[in-house]
Amino acid sequence: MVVIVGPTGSGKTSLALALAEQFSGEIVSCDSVAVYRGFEIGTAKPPLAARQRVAHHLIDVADAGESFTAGMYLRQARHALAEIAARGKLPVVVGGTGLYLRALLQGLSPAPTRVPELRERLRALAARSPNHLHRVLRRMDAAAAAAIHPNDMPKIIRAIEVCMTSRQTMTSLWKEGREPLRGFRILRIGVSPERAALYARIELRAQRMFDDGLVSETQTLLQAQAGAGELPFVFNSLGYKQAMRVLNGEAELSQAIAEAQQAHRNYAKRQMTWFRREPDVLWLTGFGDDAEVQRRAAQEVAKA
RNA sequence: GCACAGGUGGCCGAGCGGUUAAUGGCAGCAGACUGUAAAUCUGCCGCUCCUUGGAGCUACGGAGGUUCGAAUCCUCCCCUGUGCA
Repeated sequence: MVVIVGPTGSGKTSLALALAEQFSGEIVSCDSVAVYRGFEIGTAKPPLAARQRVAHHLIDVADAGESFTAGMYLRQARHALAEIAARGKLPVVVGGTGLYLRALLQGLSPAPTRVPELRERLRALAARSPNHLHRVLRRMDAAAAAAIHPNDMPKIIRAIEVCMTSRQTMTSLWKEGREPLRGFRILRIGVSPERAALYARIELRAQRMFDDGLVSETQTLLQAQAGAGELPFVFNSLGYKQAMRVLNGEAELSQAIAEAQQAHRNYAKRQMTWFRREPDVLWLTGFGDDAEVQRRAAQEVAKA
Protein backbone atom coordinates (compact mmCIF):
# COMPACT_ATOMS: atom_id res chain seq x y z
CA MET A 1 0.00 0.00 0.00
CA VAL A 2 0.93 3.59 -0.46
CA VAL A 3 0.55 6.28 2.17
CA ILE A 4 0.65 9.88 1.11
CA VAL A 5 1.17 12.53 3.74
CA GLY A 6 1.61 16.29 3.63
CA PRO A 7 0.05 19.55 4.76
CA THR A 8 -3.27 20.90 3.53
CA GLY A 9 -3.13 22.30 0.09
CA SER A 10 -0.01 20.38 -0.85
CA GLY A 11 -1.80 18.46 -3.57
CA LYS A 12 -2.00 15.11 -1.83
CA THR A 13 -5.37 14.42 -3.34
CA SER A 14 -4.30 14.84 -6.91
CA LEU A 15 -1.18 12.78 -6.38
CA ALA A 16 -3.26 10.03 -4.82
CA LEU A 17 -5.67 10.11 -7.72
CA ALA A 18 -2.88 9.94 -10.23
CA LEU A 19 -1.29 6.97 -8.51
CA ALA A 20 -4.55 5.18 -8.01
CA GLU A 21 -5.39 5.50 -11.67
CA GLN A 22 -2.00 4.42 -12.83
CA PHE A 23 -1.70 1.44 -10.52
CA SER A 24 -5.29 0.37 -10.26
CA GLY A 25 -5.74 1.54 -6.75
CA GLU A 26 -8.44 2.63 -4.38
CA ILE A 27 -8.18 5.59 -2.10
CA VAL A 28 -8.57 5.53 1.66
CA SER A 29 -8.99 9.05 2.92
CA CYS A 30 -7.46 9.89 6.26
CA ASP A 31 -9.22 13.10 7.11
CA SER A 32 -11.11 13.73 10.30
CA VAL A 33 -13.59 16.11 8.71
CA ALA A 34 -14.12 14.53 5.32
CA VAL A 35 -15.65 11.55 7.11
CA TYR A 36 -18.73 13.70 7.63
CA ARG A 37 -21.43 13.88 5.02
CA GLY A 38 -22.26 17.29 3.73
CA PHE A 39 -18.96 18.90 4.57
CA GLU A 40 -17.83 19.28 1.00
CA ILE A 41 -16.41 22.65 0.18
CA GLY A 42 -14.49 23.24 3.36
CA THR A 43 -12.86 19.84 3.25
CA ALA A 44 -11.93 20.03 -0.42
CA LYS A 45 -13.28 16.56 -0.96
CA PRO A 46 -12.30 15.09 -4.29
CA PRO A 47 -14.90 15.94 -6.94
CA LEU A 48 -17.65 13.45 -7.68
CA ALA A 49 -16.20 12.65 -11.09
CA ALA A 50 -12.96 11.57 -9.48
CA ARG A 51 -14.81 9.52 -6.94
CA GLN A 52 -16.58 7.72 -9.74
CA ARG A 53 -13.36 6.92 -11.53
CA VAL A 54 -11.54 5.74 -8.45
CA ALA A 55 -13.16 4.18 -5.40
CA HIS A 56 -12.84 6.26 -2.25
CA HIS A 57 -13.21 5.09 1.32
CA LEU A 58 -13.69 6.77 4.65
CA ILE A 59 -15.34 9.76 3.08
CA ASP A 60 -18.98 10.47 3.96
CA VAL A 61 -19.24 7.76 6.55
CA ALA A 62 -20.80 9.75 9.39
CA ASP A 63 -23.39 12.40 10.04
CA ALA A 64 -22.43 15.56 11.82
CA GLY A 65 -24.59 14.54 14.74
CA GLU A 66 -22.70 11.35 15.49
CA SER A 67 -19.20 12.20 16.46
CA PHE A 68 -16.48 10.25 14.80
CA THR A 69 -13.40 9.07 16.67
CA ALA A 70 -9.87 7.93 15.98
CA GLY A 71 -10.91 4.45 17.07
CA MET A 72 -13.74 4.35 14.57
CA TYR A 73 -11.36 5.49 11.92
CA LEU A 74 -8.88 2.80 12.79
CA ARG A 75 -11.44 0.03 12.55
CA GLN A 76 -13.20 1.23 9.45
CA ALA A 77 -10.03 2.08 7.59
CA ARG A 78 -8.47 -1.29 8.33
CA HIS A 79 -11.62 -2.94 7.17
CA ALA A 80 -11.48 -0.96 3.95
CA LEU A 81 -7.83 -1.86 3.45
CA ALA A 82 -8.57 -5.54 3.84
CA GLU A 83 -11.33 -5.34 1.27
CA ILE A 84 -9.21 -3.47 -1.20
CA ALA A 85 -6.45 -5.99 -0.82
CA ALA A 86 -8.92 -8.81 -1.31
CA ARG A 87 -9.95 -7.21 -4.58
CA GLY A 88 -6.36 -7.22 -5.64
CA LYS A 89 -6.24 -3.46 -5.78
CA LEU A 90 -3.60 -1.13 -4.43
CA PRO A 91 -4.66 0.81 -1.33
CA VAL A 92 -3.64 4.45 -1.42
CA VAL A 93 -4.06 6.11 1.95
CA VAL A 94 -4.11 9.88 1.78
CA GLY A 95 -3.58 11.47 5.13
CA GLY A 96 -3.92 14.90 6.52
CA THR A 97 -4.94 13.86 9.99
CA GLY A 98 -1.83 12.70 11.77
CA LEU A 99 -3.57 11.08 14.71
CA TYR A 100 -5.83 9.02 12.51
CA LEU A 101 -2.96 7.90 10.36
CA ARG A 102 -0.95 6.87 13.37
CA ALA A 103 -3.96 5.03 14.75
CA LEU A 104 -4.36 3.22 11.46
CA LEU A 105 -0.73 2.22 11.13
CA GLN A 106 0.25 1.67 14.75
CA GLY A 107 -3.05 1.08 16.44
CA LEU A 108 -4.47 2.48 19.64
CA SER A 109 -4.17 1.13 23.14
CA PRO A 110 -7.28 -0.66 24.35
CA ALA A 111 -8.71 2.43 26.01
CA PRO A 112 -12.37 3.26 26.29
CA THR A 113 -13.98 5.78 23.96
CA ARG A 114 -14.94 9.15 25.27
CA VAL A 115 -17.75 9.70 27.73
CA PRO A 116 -19.31 13.06 26.98
CA GLU A 117 -21.14 13.47 30.29
CA LEU A 118 -17.99 12.84 32.28
CA ARG A 119 -16.07 15.27 30.14
CA GLU A 120 -18.74 17.83 30.65
CA ARG A 121 -18.36 17.58 34.40
CA LEU A 122 -14.59 17.69 34.23
CA ARG A 123 -14.67 20.71 31.97
CA ALA A 124 -16.93 22.50 34.40
CA LEU A 125 -14.46 21.75 37.15
CA ALA A 126 -11.60 22.98 35.04
CA ALA A 127 -13.40 26.21 34.38
CA ARG A 128 -13.62 26.86 38.11
CA SER A 129 -10.09 25.96 39.10
CA PRO A 130 -7.74 25.53 36.19
CA ASN A 131 -4.95 23.70 38.01
CA HIS A 132 -7.14 21.35 39.91
CA LEU A 133 -7.53 18.68 37.26
CA HIS A 134 -3.85 18.28 36.71
CA ARG A 135 -3.43 17.63 40.41
CA VAL A 136 -6.23 15.11 40.29
CA LEU A 137 -4.53 13.34 37.44
CA ARG A 138 -1.25 13.36 39.29
CA ARG A 139 -2.89 11.37 42.03
CA MET A 140 -4.52 8.93 39.64
CA ASP A 141 -1.70 8.49 37.15
CA ALA A 142 1.50 10.30 37.98
CA ALA A 143 3.30 9.19 34.85
CA ALA A 144 0.56 10.51 32.59
CA ALA A 145 0.42 13.76 34.55
CA ALA A 146 4.14 14.20 34.12
CA ALA A 147 3.81 13.77 30.39
CA ILE A 148 0.92 16.18 29.96
CA HIS A 149 1.37 19.89 30.42
CA PRO A 150 -0.90 21.40 33.12
CA ASN A 151 -2.38 23.73 30.52
CA ASP A 152 -3.31 21.02 28.09
CA MET A 153 -6.84 20.55 29.28
CA PRO A 154 -8.19 18.20 26.61
CA LYS A 155 -5.39 15.74 27.19
CA ILE A 156 -5.71 15.96 30.96
CA ILE A 157 -9.42 15.33 30.70
CA ARG A 158 -8.89 12.37 28.41
CA ALA A 159 -6.35 10.84 30.77
CA ILE A 160 -8.70 11.19 33.73
CA GLU A 161 -11.54 9.85 31.69
CA VAL A 162 -9.52 6.79 30.73
CA CYS A 163 -8.55 6.16 34.34
CA MET A 164 -12.06 6.56 35.64
CA THR A 165 -13.88 4.50 33.07
CA SER A 166 -11.36 1.70 32.68
CA ARG A 167 -10.44 1.51 36.34
CA GLN A 168 -6.81 1.34 35.24
CA THR A 169 -4.33 4.10 34.67
CA MET A 170 -3.80 5.30 31.16
CA THR A 171 -0.14 4.51 31.63
CA SER A 172 -0.82 0.87 32.36
CA LEU A 173 -3.20 0.64 29.44
CA TRP A 174 -0.54 2.01 27.18
CA LYS A 175 1.85 -0.63 28.40
CA GLU A 176 -0.46 -3.25 26.99
CA GLY A 177 0.71 -2.00 23.65
CA ARG A 178 -1.11 -1.43 20.43
CA GLU A 179 -1.78 -3.52 17.48
CA PRO A 180 -0.02 -2.20 14.44
CA LEU A 181 -1.38 -2.73 10.96
CA ARG A 182 -0.03 -5.96 9.52
CA GLY A 183 0.04 -7.60 6.17
CA PHE A 184 0.96 -4.62 4.02
CA ARG A 185 4.19 -3.37 2.62
CA ILE A 186 3.96 0.32 3.18
CA LEU A 187 5.48 2.95 0.96
CA ARG A 188 5.23 6.39 2.54
CA ILE A 189 5.44 9.41 0.32
CA GLY A 190 5.55 12.90 1.76
CA VAL A 191 4.53 15.87 -0.32
CA SER A 192 6.55 18.89 0.67
CA PRO A 193 6.10 22.11 -1.25
CA GLU A 194 8.28 25.11 -0.64
CA ARG A 195 6.86 26.95 2.37
CA ALA A 196 6.05 30.31 0.83
CA ALA A 197 4.45 28.68 -2.21
CA LEU A 198 2.34 26.47 0.03
CA TYR A 199 1.10 29.39 2.07
CA ALA A 200 0.23 31.31 -1.09
CA ARG A 201 -1.69 28.34 -2.39
CA ILE A 202 -3.49 27.88 0.91
CA GLU A 203 -4.70 31.45 0.86
CA LEU A 204 -6.04 31.12 -2.65
CA ARG A 205 -7.73 27.89 -1.76
CA ALA A 206 -9.37 29.26 1.36
CA GLN A 207 -10.58 32.25 -0.59
CA ARG A 208 -12.01 29.98 -3.26
CA MET A 209 -13.89 27.93 -0.67
CA PHE A 210 -15.81 31.02 0.28
CA ASP A 211 -16.30 31.97 -3.38
CA ASP A 212 -17.69 28.50 -3.95
CA GLY A 213 -20.32 28.86 -1.27
CA LEU A 214 -18.81 27.72 2.00
CA VAL A 215 -21.08 30.02 3.93
CA SER A 216 -24.25 28.66 2.42
CA GLU A 217 -23.04 25.10 2.76
CA THR A 218 -22.46 25.82 6.42
CA GLN A 219 -25.90 27.32 6.73
CA THR A 220 -27.47 24.22 5.24
CA LEU A 221 -25.54 21.97 7.59
CA LEU A 222 -26.52 24.14 10.50
CA GLN A 223 -30.18 23.96 9.58
CA ALA A 224 -29.99 20.19 9.59
CA GLN A 225 -28.80 20.46 13.18
CA ALA A 226 -31.52 22.81 14.27
CA GLY A 227 -33.03 21.80 17.58
CA ALA A 228 -30.58 18.95 18.05
CA GLY A 229 -29.04 20.38 21.15
CA GLU A 230 -25.40 21.20 21.34
CA LEU A 231 -23.68 21.86 18.06
CA PRO A 232 -21.40 19.02 16.93
CA PHE A 233 -17.73 19.71 17.22
CA VAL A 234 -17.12 19.45 13.48
CA PHE A 235 -18.50 22.92 13.14
CA ASN A 236 -15.34 24.15 14.76
CA SER A 237 -13.35 22.94 11.79
CA LEU A 238 -11.33 25.22 9.60
CA GLY A 239 -13.49 27.34 7.39
CA TYR A 240 -16.78 26.22 8.93
CA LYS A 241 -15.92 28.00 12.12
CA GLN A 242 -15.27 31.20 10.24
CA ALA A 243 -18.33 30.75 8.03
CA MET A 244 -20.43 30.49 11.18
CA ARG A 245 -19.06 33.79 12.36
CA VAL A 246 -20.43 35.36 9.21
CA LEU A 247 -23.80 33.69 9.70
CA ASN A 248 -23.92 34.87 13.29
CA GLY A 249 -23.05 38.37 12.26
CA GLU A 250 -19.83 38.26 14.24
CA ALA A 251 -17.58 38.91 11.29
CA GLU A 252 -17.59 40.50 7.88
CA LEU A 253 -17.07 38.11 5.02
CA SER A 254 -13.66 39.51 4.21
CA GLN A 255 -12.58 39.22 7.80
CA ALA A 256 -13.79 35.65 8.00
CA ILE A 257 -11.88 34.79 4.88
CA ALA A 258 -8.71 36.27 6.28
CA GLU A 259 -9.20 34.33 9.48
CA ALA A 260 -9.78 31.11 7.61
CA GLN A 261 -6.67 31.65 5.55
CA GLN A 262 -4.69 32.20 8.69
CA ALA A 263 -6.13 29.12 10.37
CA HIS A 264 -5.30 26.98 7.36
CA ARG A 265 -1.73 28.20 7.34
CA ASN A 266 -1.34 27.45 11.03
CA TYR A 267 -2.80 24.03 10.49
CA ALA A 268 -0.43 23.28 7.64
CA LYS A 269 2.45 24.19 9.91
CA ARG A 270 1.28 21.77 12.58
CA GLN A 271 0.82 19.01 10.04
CA MET A 272 4.36 19.45 8.84
CA THR A 273 5.60 19.13 12.40
CA TRP A 274 3.61 15.97 12.83
CA PHE A 275 4.56 14.26 9.60
CA ARG A 276 8.20 15.19 9.82
CA ARG A 277 8.63 12.71 12.58
CA GLU A 278 6.76 9.99 10.76
CA PRO A 279 9.38 7.34 10.02
CA ASP A 280 10.46 6.16 6.59
CA VAL A 281 8.82 8.86 4.56
CA LEU A 282 10.16 9.51 1.12
CA TRP A 283 9.84 13.26 0.88
CA LEU A 284 9.26 14.81 -2.51
CA THR A 285 9.77 18.52 -2.86
CA GLY A 286 6.93 20.28 -4.62
CA PHE A 287 3.16 20.00 -4.92
CA GLY A 288 1.38 16.72 -5.46
CA ASP A 289 0.07 17.93 -8.78
CA ASP A 290 3.52 18.76 -10.12
CA ALA A 291 4.31 16.46 -13.03
CA GLU A 292 7.77 15.81 -11.67
CA VAL A 293 6.49 14.87 -8.23
CA GLN A 294 3.94 12.53 -9.77
CA ARG A 295 6.55 10.96 -11.98
CA ARG A 296 8.91 10.31 -9.09
CA ALA A 297 6.14 8.98 -6.88
CA ALA A 298 4.98 6.63 -9.61
CA GLN A 299 8.54 5.47 -10.05
CA GLU A 300 8.73 4.56 -6.38
CA VAL A 301 5.41 2.78 -6.42
CA ALA A 302 6.51 0.77 -9.44
CA LYS A 303 9.69 -0.21 -7.64
CA ALA A 304 7.90 -1.28 -4.52
C1' G B 1 -5.31 77.43 9.86
C1' C B 2 -6.94 76.41 14.97
C1' A B 3 -8.35 72.53 18.69
C1' C B 4 -8.00 67.89 20.50
C1' A B 5 -6.09 62.69 20.11
C1' G B 6 -2.02 60.07 18.44
C1' G B 7 2.96 58.28 16.28
C1' U B 8 6.36 52.07 20.60
C1' G B 9 9.93 46.14 18.06
C1' G B 10 6.92 42.47 11.22
C1' C B 11 1.59 43.98 12.88
C1' C B 12 -1.90 45.28 16.94
C1' G B 13 -1.17 47.25 21.63
C1' A B 14 0.54 48.34 27.09
C1' G B 15 4.00 51.28 29.47
C1' C B 16 4.02 57.39 30.87
C1' G B 17 11.36 59.36 34.88
C1' G B 18 15.28 54.24 37.02
C1' U B 19 13.78 47.24 38.65
C1' U B 20 12.50 48.29 30.32
C1' A B 21 15.35 44.89 24.92
C1' A B 22 10.58 47.26 26.66
C1' U B 23 3.66 43.41 29.81
C1' G B 24 0.11 41.26 26.35
C1' G B 25 -1.84 39.49 21.81
C1' C B 26 -1.04 38.22 16.58
C1' A B 27 2.14 36.63 12.83
C1' G B 28 6.77 33.73 12.19
C1' C B 29 9.95 29.57 13.53
C1' A B 30 10.77 25.04 16.27
C1' G B 31 8.41 21.23 19.05
C1' A B 32 4.73 17.81 21.70
C1' C B 33 0.44 15.17 20.99
C1' U B 34 -2.81 6.92 21.83
C1' G B 35 -10.67 8.05 20.65
C1' U B 36 -12.95 16.40 19.98
C1' A B 37 -6.86 16.06 16.57
C1' A B 38 -9.01 20.90 10.90
C1' A B 39 -8.52 19.99 18.39
C1' U B 40 -5.11 21.21 22.33
C1' C B 41 -0.54 22.48 24.38
C1' U B 42 4.98 23.96 24.89
C1' G B 43 9.52 26.72 23.67
C1' C B 44 12.03 30.61 20.92
C1' C B 45 11.15 35.22 18.95
C1' G B 46 16.02 43.16 17.92
C1' C B 47 21.30 42.19 16.32
C1' U B 48 26.26 40.19 17.34
C1' C B 49 29.62 37.48 20.35
C1' C B 50 31.28 33.85 24.19
C1' U B 51 30.09 28.02 27.79
C1' U B 52 25.23 27.80 31.60
C1' G B 53 25.50 32.81 32.76
C1' G B 54 26.63 36.74 30.59
C1' A B 55 29.07 40.76 27.32
C1' G B 56 28.49 44.41 23.67
C1' C B 57 25.59 47.06 20.05
C1' U B 58 21.02 49.16 18.12
C1' A B 59 15.81 50.52 19.48
C1' C B 60 9.97 53.56 21.36
C1' G B 61 8.44 59.50 14.33
C1' G B 62 12.98 63.33 13.71
C1' A B 63 16.33 66.96 15.92
C1' G B 64 17.72 69.28 20.19
C1' G B 65 17.21 70.00 25.62
C1' U B 66 16.28 68.97 31.13
C1' U B 67 18.16 64.98 34.38
C1' C B 68 23.06 61.03 37.70
C1' G B 69 19.29 58.49 34.51
C1' A B 70 14.05 59.48 29.32
C1' A B 71 9.87 55.42 25.36
C1' U B 72 8.27 58.24 29.62
C1' C B 73 9.40 65.63 31.14
C1' C B 74 10.38 70.38 27.85
C1' U B 75 11.11 72.87 22.83
C1' C B 76 10.89 72.86 17.68
C1' C B 77 9.91 70.02 13.35
C1' C B 78 7.58 65.97 10.40
C1' C B 79 3.43 62.64 9.85
C1' U B 80 -1.73 60.38 10.98
C1' G B 81 -6.91 60.53 12.76
C1' U B 82 -11.04 63.39 14.49
C1' G B 83 -13.59 68.05 15.36
C1' C B 84 -14.01 73.28 14.22
C1' A B 85 -13.04 76.60 10.49
